[in-house]
Amino acid sequence: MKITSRLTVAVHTLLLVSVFENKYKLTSDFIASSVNVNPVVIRRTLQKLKAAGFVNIKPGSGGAAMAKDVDKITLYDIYTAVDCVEGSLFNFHENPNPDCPVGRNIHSVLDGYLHTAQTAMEDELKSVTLGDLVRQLNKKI
Amino acid sequence: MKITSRLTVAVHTLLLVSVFENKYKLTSDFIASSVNVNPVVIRRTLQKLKAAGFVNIKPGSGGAAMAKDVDKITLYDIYTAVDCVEGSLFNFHENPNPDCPVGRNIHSVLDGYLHTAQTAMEDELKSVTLGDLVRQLNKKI
DNA sequence: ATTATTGTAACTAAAACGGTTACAGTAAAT
DNA sequence: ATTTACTGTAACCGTTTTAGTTACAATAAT
Repeated sequence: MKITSRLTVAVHTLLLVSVFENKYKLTSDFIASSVNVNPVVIRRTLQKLKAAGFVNIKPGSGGAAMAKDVDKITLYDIYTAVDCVEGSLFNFHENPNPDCPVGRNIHSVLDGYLHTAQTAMEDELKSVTLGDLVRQLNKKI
Repeated sequence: MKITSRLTVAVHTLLLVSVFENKYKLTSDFIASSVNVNPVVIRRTLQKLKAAGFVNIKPGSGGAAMAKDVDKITLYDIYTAVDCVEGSLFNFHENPNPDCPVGRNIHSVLDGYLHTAQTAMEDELKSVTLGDLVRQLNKKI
């Protein structure tokens, strides 16, 4: 089981826009051919990134541009923008039997730890900005 | 998107076995009625927990028993035993276009951070043992 | 033998994803 | 004003994964 590829697609998209927005017109077709997915997938991703205020998109004439400072966008912000995980990462869902001492108490015993684990992961994502990635990428280009 | 409920089902199962193994016969039906899932789901879970060396199961006569010290089983061990995540949590899968400077380099720029985030989550799971949960649960019972 | 239970295969239904087609709406260029 | 290129979005598909379920042979205790 894996988290949807929307996160990596979104990061890839934002990197393209950040690095190339003054050089090429960043249409969904252009981006799609770098990411190697269907252009509609990119348009869907761009809609989410636009809703989050990260990019502007020109309908009609075409092309995406950054709408927010790359140093003010973290991986966590992107992860949230594209709905990688809704609410909790782990599935607490079960309806344990309240007539059983374990069933009745498992949530209060377990959920906190799972939440802490998720938060640890998300905090790492918060510690990296798109700007960090852009600078590393520019060194390699 | 959420991680499979197998982890919470497995923890629930192990807690039942730890707490009640000298009190009740822990059949798949008994466990299933506490967790509130189908008994076959429990049998499948128990098979994985047995393969990991956490429990013994009596075929025929029935019942599960702990096979390993609860203080030597972490949440991460259980998470691994029931195959919550195969390999990487995030989907790097894409085949980015090697002819594009971004496509060619995104893996080297991004993968490390995602791996670090996953590790942070897993390290939290490693810091909690089944024994911790058992003791907390016993206080509440 | 009878009974209860495990171990496992097989099938089903539901959910999520990415892929794809299609097309109306929009803006720029000519 | 028409053409062109592109966005925005709906609709549908195929795949994969999951949990639910039925069924039944194998096993062990009574």
